[in-house]
Amino acid sequence: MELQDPAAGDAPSNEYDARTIEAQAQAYWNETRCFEADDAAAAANGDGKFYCLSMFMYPSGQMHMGHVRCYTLGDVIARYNRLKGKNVLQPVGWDAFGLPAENAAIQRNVPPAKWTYENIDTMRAQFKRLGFAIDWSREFATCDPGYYRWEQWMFNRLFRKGLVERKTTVVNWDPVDQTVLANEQVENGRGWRSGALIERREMPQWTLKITAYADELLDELDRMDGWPENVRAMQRNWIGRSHGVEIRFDVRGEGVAEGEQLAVYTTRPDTFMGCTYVAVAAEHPLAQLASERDPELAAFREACRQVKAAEEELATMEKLGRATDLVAIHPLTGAELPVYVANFVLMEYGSGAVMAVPGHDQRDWEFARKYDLPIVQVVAPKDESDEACDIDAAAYVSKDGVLVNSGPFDGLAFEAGFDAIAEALVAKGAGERQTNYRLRDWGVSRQRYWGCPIPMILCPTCGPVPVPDDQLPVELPTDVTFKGVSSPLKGPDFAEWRKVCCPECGGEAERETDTFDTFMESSWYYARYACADNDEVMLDARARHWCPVDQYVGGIEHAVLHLLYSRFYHKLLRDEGLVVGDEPFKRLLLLGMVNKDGKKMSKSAGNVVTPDELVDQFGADATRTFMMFGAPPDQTVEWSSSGVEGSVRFLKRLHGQATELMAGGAVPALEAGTLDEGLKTLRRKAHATVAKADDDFGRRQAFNTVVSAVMELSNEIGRCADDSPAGRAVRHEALTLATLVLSPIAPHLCHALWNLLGHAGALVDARWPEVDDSALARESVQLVVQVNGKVRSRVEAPAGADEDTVKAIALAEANVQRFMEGKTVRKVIHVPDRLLNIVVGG
RNA sequence: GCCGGAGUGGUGGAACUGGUAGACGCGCCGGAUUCAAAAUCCGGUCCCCGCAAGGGGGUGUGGGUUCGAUUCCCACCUCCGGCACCA
Repeated sequence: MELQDPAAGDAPSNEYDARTIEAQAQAYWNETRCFEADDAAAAANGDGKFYCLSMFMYPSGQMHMGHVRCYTLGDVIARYNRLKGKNVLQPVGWDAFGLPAENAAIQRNVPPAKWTYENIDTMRAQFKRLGFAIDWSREFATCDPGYYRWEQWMFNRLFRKGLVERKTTVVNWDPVDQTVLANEQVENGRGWRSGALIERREMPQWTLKITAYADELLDELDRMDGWPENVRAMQRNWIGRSHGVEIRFDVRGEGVAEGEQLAVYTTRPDTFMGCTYVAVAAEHPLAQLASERDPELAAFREACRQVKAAEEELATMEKLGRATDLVAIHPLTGAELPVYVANFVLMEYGSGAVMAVPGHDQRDWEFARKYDLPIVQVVAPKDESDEACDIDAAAYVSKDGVLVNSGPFDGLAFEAGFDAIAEALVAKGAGERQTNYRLRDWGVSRQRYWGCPIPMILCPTCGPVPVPDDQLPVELPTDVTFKGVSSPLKGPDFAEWRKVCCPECGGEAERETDTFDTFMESSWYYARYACADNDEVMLDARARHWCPVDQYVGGIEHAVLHLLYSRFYHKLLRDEGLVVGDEPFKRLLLLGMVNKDGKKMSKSAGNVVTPDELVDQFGADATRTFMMFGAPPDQTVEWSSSGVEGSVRFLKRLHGQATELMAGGAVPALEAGTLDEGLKTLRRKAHATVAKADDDFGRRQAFNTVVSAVMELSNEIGRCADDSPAGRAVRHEALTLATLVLSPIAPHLCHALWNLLGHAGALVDARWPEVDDSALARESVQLVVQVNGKVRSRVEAPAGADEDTVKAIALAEANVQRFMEGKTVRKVIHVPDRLLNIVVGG
């Protein structure tokens, strides 16, 4: 199916011609700049503002259907809110730093900056064809120095506040992309971009103390009712707060200093009396100490260190350990417990050591079996009938039992046991209650070129020193040539660039050559749109007026990455007084994928449909309409070309109905009081459609049912053949309402229909229609009559009729009588205007 | 293993607060129009019995609550997504 090309054929001028209609509407929007948001109004009336944002795009060079879906959803919400009289801001920009630009540079010898800006131009052109209501005056790319300078400025403030640290830690190293990745960027042990198996390496890197905000980030989630539950659950999971006890053991053995202690973290202090050994990580200082006199242990530690395996493999790897000649003293019993070095203990979590209770932890149990360590049962099922507990077969991990073999703690249940043992440890000075998190500080150093330079100077005498604010931005040199995968900034061409004087001591120092993780840019871009033109400050009062984003739209893949970092960064900005409010995104809509032939659209699957070809073939409105109609926003939508053709047919029919009506000349005024039943029905449908669509757009965000509601209305209009003045007036009203309701979804056609129907001004300046309640009212309604819950008849009754009236009508029905024959009425349930259920028995 | 979500015609989905299951679209079948086709328009389309009126069954499975359950509760199955050596 092809739209007719007006240049190629002699299409009648009153046919629906998407190409012309869309070009005209877009020209109008561009010329009037009607989507440029009003800062002054946002400042004057905070309640009237509506900030609608779709996650910005990476300029890969090609827009894909995911972008179309995301931006169409955002645009529908933005346009609906404009109709509702809100002062709407909907900007776009480009998430422009990142690896693909470097890969292009390496493979094709194009400088990353040039590649990026050219891609932005290509994509902007594709993007504009879809007719989004965007304020283009605020557009920026994150690789603009005018943008990233503020990121550098903020970083330095955070450094001075102590929220930035340079730490040498075990990091995720991507051997293909030659860079460190954050935990959030490792998927199944592989780099999220390269797919390469991640190695563990020790490296100095810059980190942001997101853990300092862990509690706030977690607790706030409970109050964020504009966010989908699954995303909140994922973030809770990711932060992973647990409550437990830190227990300190005295340690004895050769070379152990007097008073030296070994700390472990446990969430099961209730089982502490069953602890039969302790295990430390290979990197733990005690492991180091013991290995100095034990070559085999030293070899074991070395083997652990050499493991470059992915975390996924670590989880399934054989649990190995080695005994040391050290002992730990159980603080409550005084027992001497052996200290093991074990490959499964993580130095990064807790204190890098664990107490082992093989009776009640499966991993400890397996380890104890393997190395022939004692297994003691300290928890027993509450009563015999409970689930079997055979400590010789497996650990008993249930928290439902009671303590046994635990001296003074015998008989206590989980919580009481937890508290009693925690208190006993505190009283002895051998422990404290502690909260732990799975969340780690955010490592932001990347060893790549195409990113925001980290504004730091490494001085051999003063250590790391921030580049003074008046020397910002540290501009990323763009005239570069790549020699291999490594950043040119680290190569000989930039030896001079790297050499600087230390701002503190004046001595010779080196610039940091790492760049920021690109999630740094995307963590605050939403706020910058409010004042993108300000080159004096990072954020001005306008950011306080426009933020938070009222509606954020994007992909589920960012559920923990971008959406957690932004929440964190927003709190950092808040604490600097740059924004107000605790959260950046009030309401969040995460969309499902776009599939074709049951598979995700991708180059490798060979099923890619490009937005350009769709707009050429079907028009922007039909593309947008099908995108909204195919499935609810959060579900996967199956792209179907016959489905889009259905949308074309629908738009064509609506256009035809309006054209035909207006061809009949001037439409008389509507006299609502004097309509016959048929016209009343059409009017009722029209106003019911407005009411339903209002709820669907605003509260439910069910845009698929908005489309079907307007389709139903159009079908109803088609059924009305009344060409009398009253008939034409009612159809005119119905078409006007259909146009308004559909306009957020198919804005070009509706722009044209608005004027075609004779309305003055432009549709973008129109307001959402008022529902005429009298149009919804009806004299009689159809009710369902059930006998014993089964539908036996449908009857007509006056609207609002009481039970007796409806009952009288229902009992007159032959089929109702048939099923009541010889039985007594036990009960009658009457749902006014809907249903009557007669319950009979006997 | 833990957490979150979903199972409805040939198909995408609708049924929002427990009240006519299958709206709307796609596909398919039949008809009109056409020399013919495309496009368009009209009618039909959950399954079974019946000429019909009507009846019976039906929302992953099994139970429960209720006058009434796709909707609420319990158990289970399947699928999707996330997390997972986290002590």
